[in-house]
Amino acid sequence: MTRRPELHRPEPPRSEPRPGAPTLATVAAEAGVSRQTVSNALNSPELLRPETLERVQEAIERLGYSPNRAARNLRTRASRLIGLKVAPAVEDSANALMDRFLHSLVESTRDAGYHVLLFTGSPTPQPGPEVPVDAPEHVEAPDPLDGYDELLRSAAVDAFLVTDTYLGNPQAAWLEERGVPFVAFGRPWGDPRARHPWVDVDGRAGVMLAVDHLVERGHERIAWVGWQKGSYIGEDRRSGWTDRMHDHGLSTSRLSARGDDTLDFGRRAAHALLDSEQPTAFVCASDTQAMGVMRALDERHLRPGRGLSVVGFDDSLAAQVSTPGLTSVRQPLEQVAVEIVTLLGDLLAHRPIQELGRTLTPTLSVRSTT
Amino acid sequence: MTRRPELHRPEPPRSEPRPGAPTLATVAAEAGVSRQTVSNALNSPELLRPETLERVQEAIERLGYSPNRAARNLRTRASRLIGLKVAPAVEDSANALMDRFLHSLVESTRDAGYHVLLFTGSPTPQPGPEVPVDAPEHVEAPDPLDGYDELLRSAAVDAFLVTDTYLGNPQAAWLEERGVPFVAFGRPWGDPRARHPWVDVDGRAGVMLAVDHLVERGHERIAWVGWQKGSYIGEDRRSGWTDRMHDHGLSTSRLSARGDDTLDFGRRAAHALLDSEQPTAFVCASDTQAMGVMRALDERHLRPGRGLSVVGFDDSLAAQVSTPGLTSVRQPLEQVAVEIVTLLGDLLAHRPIQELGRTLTPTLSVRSTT
DNA sequence: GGCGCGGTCTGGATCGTTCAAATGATAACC
DNA sequence: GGTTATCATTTGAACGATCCAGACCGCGCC
Repeated sequence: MTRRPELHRPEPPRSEPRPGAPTLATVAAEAGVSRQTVSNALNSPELLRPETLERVQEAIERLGYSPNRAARNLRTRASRLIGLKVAPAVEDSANALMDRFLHSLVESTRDAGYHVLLFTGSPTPQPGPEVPVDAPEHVEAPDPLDGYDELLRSAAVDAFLVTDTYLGNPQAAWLEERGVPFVAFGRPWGDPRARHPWVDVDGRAGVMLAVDHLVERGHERIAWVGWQKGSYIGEDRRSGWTDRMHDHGLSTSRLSARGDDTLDFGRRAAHALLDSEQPTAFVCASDTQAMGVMRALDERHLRPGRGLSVVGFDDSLAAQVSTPGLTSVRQPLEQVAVEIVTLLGDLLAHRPIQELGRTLTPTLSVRSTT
Repeated sequence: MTRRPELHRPEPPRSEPRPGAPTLATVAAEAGVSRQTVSNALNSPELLRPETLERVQEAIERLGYSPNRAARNLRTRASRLIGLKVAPAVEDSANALMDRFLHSLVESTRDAGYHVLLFTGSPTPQPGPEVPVDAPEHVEAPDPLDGYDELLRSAAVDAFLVTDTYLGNPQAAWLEERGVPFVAFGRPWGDPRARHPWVDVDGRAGVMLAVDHLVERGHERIAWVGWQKGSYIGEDRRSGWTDRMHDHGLSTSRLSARGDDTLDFGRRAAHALLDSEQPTAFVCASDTQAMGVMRALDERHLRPGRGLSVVGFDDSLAAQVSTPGLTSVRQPLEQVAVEIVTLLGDLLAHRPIQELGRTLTPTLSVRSTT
């Protein structure tokens, strides 16, 4: 706009290295200030005189400058990356939470100036020439902590998001022990001493919603199809069923089935329950099991709906598109992501965290099966 | 196990800066060599004398050293990160490819010494103090290229993986124009001049599999339920139907319906086709539409199976767990991921790429609906 | 006039790694 | 024996950002 054609480099004074992305020094020269001033313009603009700031910003825009991440990371000892371990995709299950959660998470992290780095366990051969170092320990059972250590020591990420905290998560304790910053999606179930931040969804309350919904529709013999004992999450969800049933003065006796989180178990459990106890409704610990119940009903030529109801858990895509549509407990994953990123921000800025854990309440997506 | 208690650092020789992760220099001192030698031990071990190498490796292990990523990135001008833009999760559709693909991708990249960085479009406020710079251009329509530029200029990623190449993908052309290294999942449909590497799945062949399968079971009136004209992918898949039908000497006349990729369109299309043309089988461009067809059948109290068949596309979890199980065309996503990473590797190593595009053949997951 | 002061801005050092070139040691050759 | 080649290792200088200490400026006050 306003001309300042003083230095238009009619010829390169020193042979510039190809197109070479602009650096702080380039911008500084262009704006006629020092490197540090450009740096301040980006990181602490309130330190600059307005007119200087404008001049620098113009130069930045003109050159299309973005600060080099590696250099910044090196100097500040922060990568602005959050590590997330992706678990193997499970087939033949409805459990596709990841999609929905991931997008929310990436959005939330972006707003906080972070990015998500995905990694996975199993042998991580050092990048570099393939020297098959005969490392016997790599042959052992898959270590749930695998991958975390390396990323942390190399300062590749600032913090982790730990999602698979079921089963008394060993890695939470391990990470905490090492002072690794991380937030867990899932309560530190078995560990009252845990001092790390976490976000979780109140599965118990979700199941209670389901029970209330069914009672409203006149059901009294409401069965539970859930996971084996030993799963904290499973027991938590189940407690929503038992407690709420009792609240309503209903019996839970002989109405509970526990087994694997598979379609087939749901199917067999439904058959068994129908044979012996004639329940009129099923509440399940997962959509996968619920789909199994649906299959059993189908095999008996029974139609889920008002008279015979099924409720799942997770509001998976399968629940949404199957026929009939499956009523299901929906986790507020978008909100979970926001909370997690908030906690991560506090953690990394060393801000004090008031409440270590936050529990969010799910909702019920009502469809044709109830 | 074997004891090596020689240096138990009884007191810090020089005031060490807190725990302070070990650096090259630390390891060098420990092993009694120079920094560069340690670096070589990691990156070009063949340069070292075996005994020196072993000594250095021991020191590395003893100190638990991992090279600092930021420093390495800065020096080598490479981040060993692949950028992947995540699209908004779509609800009420069966399209949950991402889960399965993502895991394979992360595994493949790990084996190649890379990681996946997720990002998303929309306003990316500069990380740093919240100065609400009134940037009017941020208010405009969502730019599909948004995010790429910034990550590239800041050298945050080495290359991109572009997945949403349907609809004549503008960003592929844009990235190519700027010389950005990237690989596309999806052919450069409308652009014969495209010179970037890509991997794709032969949807046409997949649909042909479906048609063959149905013809084998005695079907002759096989209908198509697909997407609107204008979608390259949609037309490609549809061509598998028309061509294969004709190969079998079957008519396609009036047996085709096109519309949105929604459950409801599939449902309405099925009703309309059943009213007028009495098809005995449906081949669909997606599982979402197929689930719609299933719903229509259910509404007419028709049962999919041998006599009346439905085939979907994507082999989503919904197809797997719904009742009855939906026969569906399955994309070899694991293989896609491997090919993509191979291409990315070649690209980044500036190795010549023989064939720019690779097309993989899907399979058919047969279930109860056929 | 000298001093202190807060607000701006600058120059040098630094983060931890790899690159390029130099060094020392050892063997090979005529 | 001296020159050359080869190997193993070291040394110094980058990469591009931020941190730190200090310089400069104009101003008000004693």
